[in-house]
Amino acid sequence: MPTRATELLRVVHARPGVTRADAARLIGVGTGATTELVGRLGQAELLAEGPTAPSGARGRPTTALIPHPRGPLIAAASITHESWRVDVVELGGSILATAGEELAGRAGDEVVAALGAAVRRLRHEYGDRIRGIGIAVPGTVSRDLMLDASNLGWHDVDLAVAWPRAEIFVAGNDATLAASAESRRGMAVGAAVALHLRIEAGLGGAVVDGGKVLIGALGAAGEFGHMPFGDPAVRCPCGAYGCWGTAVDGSALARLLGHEPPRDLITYARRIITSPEPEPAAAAATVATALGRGIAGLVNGLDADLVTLGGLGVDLLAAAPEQLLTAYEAGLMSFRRAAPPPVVPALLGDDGPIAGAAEEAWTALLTRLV
Amino acid sequence: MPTRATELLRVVHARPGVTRADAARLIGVGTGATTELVGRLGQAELLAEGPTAPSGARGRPTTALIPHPRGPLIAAASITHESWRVDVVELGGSILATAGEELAGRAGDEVVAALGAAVRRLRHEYGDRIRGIGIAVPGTVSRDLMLDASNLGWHDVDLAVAWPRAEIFVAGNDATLAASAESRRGMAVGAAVALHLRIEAGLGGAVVDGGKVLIGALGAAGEFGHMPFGDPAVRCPCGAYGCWGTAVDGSALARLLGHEPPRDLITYARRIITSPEPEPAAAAATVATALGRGIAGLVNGLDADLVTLGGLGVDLLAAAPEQLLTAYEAGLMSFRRAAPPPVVPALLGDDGPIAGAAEEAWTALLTRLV
DNA sequence: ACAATATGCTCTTGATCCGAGCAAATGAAG
DNA sequence: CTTCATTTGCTCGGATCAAGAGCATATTGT
Repeated sequence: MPTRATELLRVVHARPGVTRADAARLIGVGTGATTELVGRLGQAELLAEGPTAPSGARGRPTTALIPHPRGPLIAAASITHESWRVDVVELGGSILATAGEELAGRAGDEVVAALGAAVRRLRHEYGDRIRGIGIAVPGTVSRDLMLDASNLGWHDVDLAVAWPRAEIFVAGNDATLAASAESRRGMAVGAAVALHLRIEAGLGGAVVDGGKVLIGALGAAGEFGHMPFGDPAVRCPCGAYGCWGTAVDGSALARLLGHEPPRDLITYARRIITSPEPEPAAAAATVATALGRGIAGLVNGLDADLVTLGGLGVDLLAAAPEQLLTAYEAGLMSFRRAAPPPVVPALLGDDGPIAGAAEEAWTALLTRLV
Repeated sequence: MPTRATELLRVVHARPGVTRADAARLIGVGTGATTELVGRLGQAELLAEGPTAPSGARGRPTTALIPHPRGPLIAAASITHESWRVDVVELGGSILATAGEELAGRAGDEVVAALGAAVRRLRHEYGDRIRGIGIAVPGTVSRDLMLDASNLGWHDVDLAVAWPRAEIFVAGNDATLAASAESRRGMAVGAAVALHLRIEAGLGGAVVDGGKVLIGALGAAGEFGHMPFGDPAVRCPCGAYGCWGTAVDGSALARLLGHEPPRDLITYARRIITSPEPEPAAAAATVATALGRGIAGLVNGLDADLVTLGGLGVDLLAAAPEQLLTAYEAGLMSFRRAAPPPVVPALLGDDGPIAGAAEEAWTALLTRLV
């Protein structure tokens, strides 16, 4: 078991503003130990106590546990296909400051350098309070923090430049981190096994089991787009045939409509999916069916109890809910059909990846604060 | 963090006979704390010290930590499609006694009753040393310990009868438990993410992430046979279409060869797979290809670094290794092809499920022994 | 016999946490 | 306004656990 102090910090992070008495009950300590704990964490400038709204019940009023005004902070960053952003996040997930700009077609190294400059400015402003950084990227990150984002044409981009020798440096795929955020502050709070799927240029996702994101042996788990749920005759850029991704992303829509694959697959796909014309709508319906069928297969195999959709998945669900859900239920094992795990849009939307970066970095930091 | 005593017991369970000095280094305590720990656990009749083979190196010789001769035990049971068995297992995994017999076509309730009688006899012999039971079954187990094994025609069989009101009662699917055993005492020791696949009457398996088996929201994870990697025209008994299981189990062989589906699919399939005739061999090769392709999809999605095969998967790998591995590598994402995660037979073979039952029950027990 | 090396034991110190008893702050009832 | 019930917070004594220093023990090598 982690120490009580860490447990208390985790509770306050998960539920900022929790009352002191509630927190004590949640971690199962008496009032004596609570006094000692809160005092110690207050001395360490980690927690502070604030007023509570009157509860109306009898009894001595309690206080709310909130982040200390001089407490530690985390820098959370996100790079998408069109912009980058850095937030300064305190215990509990509130954002104190933010910076960012459009990519404007710049190379990966330049973007990371610009992001690093923003981090330096924020560190100058907040000093040593900023203890680490988490970064969400639209690609894969190796153990030594080299980024590959084939969609952006970036290869071997050194993320460490954003904050060299940071004590805490967490980087991950945007879909993976969005899944993490969704499981802690989104729709998947309380789900035993949550599956998050995110369609952007490709199809990615992650499984969260008991609050822990499955990261894979190489940090490359969640590449569900490369499971062979699709047409075995279609070759995927990854080299394999029949990849699910080729049946649900923008390239599938272009193929169905006889279009040339456009440069910006995401914008193109969103336009097609939301188009009122019958031909694009039919293509979107076909793709929604392929998505539903694959989701069912994943739910069968992984026994998820909730599926959240991000990116274009949200648009597909909105545009062709019937086709998607019919294919989904038809693909479930019969014993699951009585109560199919819900398939819903992710609550955090486009903020999922950066929120997940903040969560993972905070999780890493919380194990070090005593 | 668990208490040091629990950590020490876990180390000794994972590596029985580990030297006292090595164990201390593994859990990171000094010699002083070790003296106190080993003394306390010896007093509690959990650990004993034995002689070590001379190391040849200088220095004061150390002792080996072994299970106490009057220490706690676990009953581990397994029900297969043809027999049942109970073992008495001590800390570290050694088997002290065993009992079992053929099913001989008996009903589920009778089999569980016979198993329960064997457990009672063993408890009479070993007394309160036997602290709990783990059972591996060829089917699904609900939270209230009701077993469904459609292959045996068993439904709503009450497993609790095997040991009513046992303090520790762990039951699970044979493939899931075999995966657990394989990750702790088999080929998958040290694997970050191990995928175990087991073909018997159907195709099941499990993922072990960092030593923890993914159990799913309903305890039904690992039903990879119902992911739609197969022919979308083939209907699965589960109600969906294109299930992978229908492309790799005995029914696939029967369909390819134009046979009536036989009653005992496992024996039938093993005969076909090992047949020297060209027609059965071609069918086996087709099935091996479908197996390899699906494994690649799972490795892509889950980022496993090792795949172990059990049941008929071992026979398929032996009969058509080239077809299986070619399809496997062709289905991998290109960046994985430089070093494809190995696909190997499980080390524990048919003992995997019962060994896994012992492991899971011991894991549950270790958290209670202080 | 003596040095070098590795390991085990004792004792002190400190951190953490629990629980009993008492104090404080509120709402409800008169 | 007073008193009681209720809930929460604080102080203090005691128990448990673990780290580390210093010394003791058991072996190999010279």
